Amino acid sequence: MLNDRKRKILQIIIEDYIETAEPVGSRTIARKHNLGLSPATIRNEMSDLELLGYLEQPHTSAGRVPSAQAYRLYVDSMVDSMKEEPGVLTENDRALINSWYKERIRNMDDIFKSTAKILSRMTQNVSLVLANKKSTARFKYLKFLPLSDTQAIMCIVTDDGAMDNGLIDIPAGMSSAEMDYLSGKMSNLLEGRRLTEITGDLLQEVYSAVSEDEVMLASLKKAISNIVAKNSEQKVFLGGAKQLLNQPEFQDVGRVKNLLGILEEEKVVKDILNAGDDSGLKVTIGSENKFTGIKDCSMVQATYRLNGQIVGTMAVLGPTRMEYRKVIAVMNYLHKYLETILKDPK
Amino acid sequence: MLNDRKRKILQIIIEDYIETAEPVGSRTIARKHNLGLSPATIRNEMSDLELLGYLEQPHTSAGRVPSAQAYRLYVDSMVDSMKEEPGVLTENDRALINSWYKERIRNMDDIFKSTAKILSRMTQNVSLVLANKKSTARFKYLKFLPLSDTQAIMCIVTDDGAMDNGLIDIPAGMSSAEMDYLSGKMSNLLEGRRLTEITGDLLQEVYSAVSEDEVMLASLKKAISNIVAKNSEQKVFLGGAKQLLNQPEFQDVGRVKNLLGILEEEKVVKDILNAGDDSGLKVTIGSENKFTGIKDCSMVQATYRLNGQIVGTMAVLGPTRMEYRKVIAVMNYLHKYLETILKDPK
DNA sequence: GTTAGCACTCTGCGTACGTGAGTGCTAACA
DNA sequence: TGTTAGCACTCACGTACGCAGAGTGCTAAC
Repeated sequence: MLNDRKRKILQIIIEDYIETAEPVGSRTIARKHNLGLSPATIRNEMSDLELLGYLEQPHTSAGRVPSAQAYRLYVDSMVDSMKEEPGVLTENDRALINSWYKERIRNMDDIFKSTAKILSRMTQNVSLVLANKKSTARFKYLKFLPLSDTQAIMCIVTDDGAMDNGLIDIPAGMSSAEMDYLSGKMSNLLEGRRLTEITGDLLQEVYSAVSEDEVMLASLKKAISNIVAKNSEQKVFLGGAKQLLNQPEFQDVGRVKNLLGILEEEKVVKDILNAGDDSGLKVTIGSENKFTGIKDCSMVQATYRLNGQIVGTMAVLGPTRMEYRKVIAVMNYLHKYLETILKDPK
Repeated sequence: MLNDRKRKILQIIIEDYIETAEPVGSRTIARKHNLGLSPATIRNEMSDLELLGYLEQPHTSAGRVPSAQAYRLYVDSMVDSMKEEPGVLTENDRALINSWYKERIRNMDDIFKSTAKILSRMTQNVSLVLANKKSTARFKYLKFLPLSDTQAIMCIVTDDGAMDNGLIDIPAGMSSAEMDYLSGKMSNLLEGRRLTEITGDLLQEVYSAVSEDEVMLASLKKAISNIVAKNSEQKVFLGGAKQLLNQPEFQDVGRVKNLLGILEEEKVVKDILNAGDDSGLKVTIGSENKFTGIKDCSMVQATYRLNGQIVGTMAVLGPTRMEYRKVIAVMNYLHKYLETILKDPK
């Protein structure tokens, strides 16, 4: 549809605009790039490109600015070309990322925190990281650890090697042996179930088979539903709201306020991140976005998985004038890095 | 030092300025408040107040603005008068707070999250909440829960009824009975110790008394130090960065960036919050602040305790032109509320 | 198809100027 | 002696104007 020259000129405009945030004029192009074309010729081409919907003019006698359609074309062809020759991260950048990750990862949360931080630092934009909790884990066994005469800790171990616990009330004076008997029986009956299946009803059934104490049953129910709720919850990590303010499009306080408002609503952020399908990398440009507050932004998003399971999503959110190349490169790199770490979290 | 009339005028200026964010002129005062004084008289008084250091003029022929010294006087006398007649929260406000807290508190973190949210919403400023982890808990016993042939979960129960766990490596084929024996022995030897005391050396000693497996010892050491680290860590919750942008003094993007930068550095925030002594409510005005980035801000801060122990700190950070009365009232209320909740978290 | 030339448009910036709010000072008044 | 009216003065702010610079579209020539 576009001949090579138009393509080339469009690319120059996009990249120049991404760099300077100023409308690009024909003179500038002629001067900066040695195309062997005069400004007038370039002007004609630009006029065509505008007609075709790839460029926009803020006002007569200003340079031109890429439209969402232009970014779309740009990103698509870039993603294509990246399939052969993926990242373009400098050695320096990689080293930086590696060292940031090394900093402190004591637990999962730290990994996600670091990811959010790195993502925003490297791209100069806001980063969002969503961590899915594994709700697919299966019950392995449970155990009671005595605490006092009337209280104990219930531990649930799942087949993925994780455990969780909650406080429960026990009948006064229950012996340690009794507890072990109880937990053993219950474990047998519940083994292999998904955590989410262990609702009040099932638990009641299982429990009734071994005991009749109502108080303990009630507190067991509560503790388990707490654990299930906690484990099926998604967690959001944000990074680099500050970076936004470095972008010229966010010099307007109103716009910042708008975006910050969205980012502070955890629920909205989750919705946004969950909306991405699971097909690897996804770039959403401007009004392609379904969420009202970010229709003037672009988002690059990727899901990461572990053994085929989606474990979470990470995204970079910024002005449509975004350094797509860099963002995508960083994302690709982090993506691989993360999947490696997640496979073997030490 | 100040006669009643000066006091009165100063108070009017402060409150007017807090409300409007505009320098206050003598005419305005005469018009708005029925003092029975002409603008000229008020002018003379204001001139005196400026000489005394309570007022400042952005430029000749502008109204006057309260100095930090003025806020200090204002806040001090307000805090004094509040001792007799504490809160001035409307019924509405209280209901709002209560309902927000009811929303969802499944665990401690939710409580702090809610607190941060409420604090910022009610005061239109940034809120900071610091949660101390109890590092004073004492070891009660530990237990191993088998997981696979070579791994187990180590559970540590402390005397405050909490528990924590970590993954450890065990010698292949270790029986459940052996594990119980081991954990029982170790529990006996460690009982009553503070968690922080259980360093590598002590652990080595205790462990050597019961077994010789080096692999297990190493992974035990690691797991325990992880737990100690996690439990002695302070956690920060922020709220309402967005609110800042509503304040006229933060229409300047540079200033916002500055403050956001500080808030994003978790370590700095912790330092700031930890710097407050533990004497209940504390108001720091402008340059009284020791941290460079917030010298043009004010902070109202309160520590909350449980059984005499400091459990955390909450604070509201905003421009020196802050609604101190409201902020302090909200803080007082939350303070009580929190201590009640913490005493009986259900 | 490409280019030089030219008239035109729009923004941004500096200057000038009037207005309004506020001050300080002085002199008169109670 | 404290209070007030009056007045000249100052400063920020908004509006208007002119000018330079960047960019465009169009036309005519190469």
